[in-house]
Amino acid sequence: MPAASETTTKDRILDVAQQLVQARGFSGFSYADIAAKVGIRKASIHHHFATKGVLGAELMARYRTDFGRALQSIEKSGGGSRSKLRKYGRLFVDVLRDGHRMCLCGMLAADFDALPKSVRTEVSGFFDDNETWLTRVLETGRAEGDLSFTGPVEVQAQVILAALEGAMLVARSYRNVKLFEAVAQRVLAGVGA
Amino acid sequence: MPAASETTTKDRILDVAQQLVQARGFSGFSYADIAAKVGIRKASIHHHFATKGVLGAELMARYRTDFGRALQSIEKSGGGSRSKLRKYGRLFVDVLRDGHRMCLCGMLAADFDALPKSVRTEVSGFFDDNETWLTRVLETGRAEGDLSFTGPVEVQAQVILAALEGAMLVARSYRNVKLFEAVAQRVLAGVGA
DNA sequence: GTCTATAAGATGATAGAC
DNA sequence: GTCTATCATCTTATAGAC
Repeated sequence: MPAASETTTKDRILDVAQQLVQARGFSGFSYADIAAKVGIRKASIHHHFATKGVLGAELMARYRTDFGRALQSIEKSGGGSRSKLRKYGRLFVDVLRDGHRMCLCGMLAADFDALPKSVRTEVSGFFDDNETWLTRVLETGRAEGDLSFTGPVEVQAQVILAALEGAMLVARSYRNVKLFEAVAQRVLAGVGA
Repeated sequence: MPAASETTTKDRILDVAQQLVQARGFSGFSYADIAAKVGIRKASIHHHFATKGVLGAELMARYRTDFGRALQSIEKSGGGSRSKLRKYGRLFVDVLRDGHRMCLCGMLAADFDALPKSVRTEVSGFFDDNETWLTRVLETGRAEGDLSFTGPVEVQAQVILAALEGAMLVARSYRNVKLFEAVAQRVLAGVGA
């Protein structure tokens, strides 16, 4: 098990592939693109990821793991439910700020019909993870009086997730991070955060 | 000028191309795909649309026109601001219901970095159209006491647009129209509709 | 306006040497 | 683990006959 700071070729491939997917979609990049940016040959990428489907699935799996860790970190950071939701929102802005990229999962959700089945599973799984986490935070927040909203918690969670993904989509086409921030702030204000 | 019911080859190409983009993204389909579905040869498509960029731009231009007409129709249909917003939401559900397609513009917004400039312009233009229309409805609705919400009207308009686009994205990956409907209803309820 | 034929390059993927 | 070489296929696009 390599140290966290160590960067293997496999990781560098995933890093480059992820940026390409987030910018151009699953059908919008090729092994040649990755090879050029990493500084290796196409065949070497196939050594690490036999097919594009495998690459996509491992990409999403890593993203889910990383995102899960980020959510855990928010959990442990203390602070109330409002603070947690605001930190959750920051997870999305950070991606948008760094090169106007789309959320990896949001991008692959758009490409859903063009994805291998193994990648599709990871995409729905990511959304599940987010809805589960948001539902828990919203539930706790309401119980403790920190948050207030009407209707089922699950729907509120879906509203927040959908609004953030959609705001990334729209803001990206304007290259306007402020638009995202305004939408995120307004949506979170809607539950009292 | 052909009658509305008449279907030219050019229109049939656009129809098929639109469905393909909405399902697989701009990089996820080819002239060969269109040719097979329309029942003509690739060269014939190039006769009508010299390049894929031209096809994309004309596709979005038609979509904007059609959508604009739909918004005008809502305008003329009478009813209050609440009713108008609900009809606006129905525009999106209908697309999702018909083959779990993504909004053409939302899909192209995801593909933004892979688009020719002429298509990009149309994408931002579509979002402009929507925000302008929503802003007007929200403003009128608030003035007449039909709707109520806090903060700038433009931000509310962006929230609604973002939430609907994002809800399509998420719902599509679950093949779950009800998820979209729940989110749409909740978001519109947030402004009193 | 549609066709056949063809081009030039990209694409995902494999075989086998080092 | 990375490379060269190669493959079959697909991609966008053009030329020119009908």
